[in-house]
Amino acid sequence: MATVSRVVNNNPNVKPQTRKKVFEAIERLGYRPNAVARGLASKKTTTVGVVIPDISNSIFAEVARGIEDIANMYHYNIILSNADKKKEKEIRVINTLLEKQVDGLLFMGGIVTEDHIQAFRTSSVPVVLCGTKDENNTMPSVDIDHEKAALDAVNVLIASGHRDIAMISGTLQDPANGYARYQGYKKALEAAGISVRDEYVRVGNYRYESSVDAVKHFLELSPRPTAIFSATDEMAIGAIHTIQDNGLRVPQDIAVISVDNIRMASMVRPTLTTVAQPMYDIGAVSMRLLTKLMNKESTDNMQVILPHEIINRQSVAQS
Amino acid sequence: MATVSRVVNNNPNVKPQTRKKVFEAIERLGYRPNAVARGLASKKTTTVGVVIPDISNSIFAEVARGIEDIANMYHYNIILSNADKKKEKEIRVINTLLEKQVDGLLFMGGIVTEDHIQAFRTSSVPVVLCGTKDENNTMPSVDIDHEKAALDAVNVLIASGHRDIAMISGTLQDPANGYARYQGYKKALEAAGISVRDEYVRVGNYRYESSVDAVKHFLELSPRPTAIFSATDEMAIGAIHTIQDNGLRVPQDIAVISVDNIRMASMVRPTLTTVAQPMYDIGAVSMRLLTKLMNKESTDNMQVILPHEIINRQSVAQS
DNA sequence: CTGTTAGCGCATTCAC
DNA sequence: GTGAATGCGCTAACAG
Repeated sequence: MATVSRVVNNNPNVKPQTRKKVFEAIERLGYRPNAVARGLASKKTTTVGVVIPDISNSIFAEVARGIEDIANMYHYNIILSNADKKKEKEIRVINTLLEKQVDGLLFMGGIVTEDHIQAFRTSSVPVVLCGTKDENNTMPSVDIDHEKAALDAVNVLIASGHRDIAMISGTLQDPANGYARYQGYKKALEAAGISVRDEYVRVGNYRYESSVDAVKHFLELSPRPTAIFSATDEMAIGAIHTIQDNGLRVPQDIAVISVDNIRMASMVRPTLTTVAQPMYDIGAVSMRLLTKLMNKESTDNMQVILPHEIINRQSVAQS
Repeated sequence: MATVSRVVNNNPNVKPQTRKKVFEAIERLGYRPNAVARGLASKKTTTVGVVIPDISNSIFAEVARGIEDIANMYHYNIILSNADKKKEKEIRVINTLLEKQVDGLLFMGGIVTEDHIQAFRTSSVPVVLCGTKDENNTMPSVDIDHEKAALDAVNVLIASGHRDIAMISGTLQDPANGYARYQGYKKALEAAGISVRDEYVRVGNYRYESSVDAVKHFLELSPRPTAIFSATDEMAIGAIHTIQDNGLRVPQDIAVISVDNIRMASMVRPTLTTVAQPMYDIGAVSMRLLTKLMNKESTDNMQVILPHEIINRQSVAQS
């Protein structure tokens, strides 16, 4: 019994002969170890919980793939739960995952409140925030610098001569995608001595459809913006099409830039100039960080900021 | 101890007073039931395993969302594992999931071989195939009729006057997306008295990039096809752009139709005419079927075929 | 190196 | 209705 356990767990204290005999018996009897019993006895489930806003959103799906690949590499499985950025559902999901005795938790979502942190604390397993972070930076997290990414994007526009630059923002309640990217936009303009005009900013919901109204609004303005910075690629693509559907050209009449670099960005015409967010890496690195935490390995850097990168394509004219 | 168990499990044989007292104690002590111990004792984990080719592929991600929503509704959690359509990895993943004592298994993948079925049989938990099926239809499954979907798509082309119809196929080794859709193409042509020409068929790998070469090949043919049927939307979008990049127009010079209806289909210009495959429903229905199987409820129909639907957009001229 | 023992935290008998 | 006892299948000391 114990010897079998040793063999199955690769414990070196077994004579090669007996090891072989055990393997044969396992084969012959079709024995399959019961991971639940093992989990109960060892207090390790080799399973991590992943709270995700929406797996059908390609951005999160890409992150999830990074998570799963690294999890798999370290022999963890992941329990995936959609929470739609609803705080109540997020808390509920966290508790369920904790009941299932996951060895660690990966949280991607919008806002990380005190209540979230409270829920995390009721358990002793490590938690890593993935593509987001908490206000006071008290928790381990992996993300990009959204503000800087937005600032860089707008600077691309400024560098190619634009001064009438509009923005399609995400909700300003969201500290990462929403507020931080808006701040980046503002700071870029201010640094260039361009005043920020309220009518040049419209709030969307990150999705394609939501940029249609924003662009229609911009087209009626005078002076009409010569460039649009969109907080997400999806809204940027919606913007490009709306501009085209109104008889104007991208980038000749209006340039468009955004942040994300989803697959679709290289599939539209014109292809979309954007600031790439390393989605896969955000997932992979946060899972890797979680494995370290679960192993109680020391880690120097608990708040990882991954680099972003400007991808020059066709929706902004090269200067 | 036993009473607490009854309360937590909603067993009616508890006096309301004691129930209340137990709940208070739970609250006060911050007691959290251990689902692993419960799983060991009850032989139920309220967890189902999901084998998926690639969660970062939007088609599968959409199916996964359907699965998770219904799973959540029935208080199941899902363990998600990518297997990249690699048979060896699929089998390995199935076994890991079974070790974790999942109550059921959802399998989406390419080919379901005897070895897969063998792996399923080593456990007694129910399995549902999701977006695929086995050759002999011996296993519960939920899918669309890929051949009919392809046939309907090609008939749209024929109905609008096309006779020189090329196809960008997926790999013919894949019985569902690949072979079945190719069969549909052939049958549609044959039914219309159009002969199938080998040089009108090119095999891609389902992805955007792979259709570029195919289209270039078609453009050099004489007679040049006036329409292209693509096995997937992604390849169709690649086709549209390649056609446009070569100075031709869609649909005026070459019409394009495909099967899937991914989000992107309505985001390209021209928007893509395609046969919609109900991704979300495939996931939802297969999860629902699995819950029935796990509860040993009787189910009339073990091989569900969901309807597909032609979505007329702009990449085929309306006749 | 290998076998024996005692839990892990629950659900599930079975008595009361 | 409620409490006490047993075991789910395994790991982790502990002897030998």
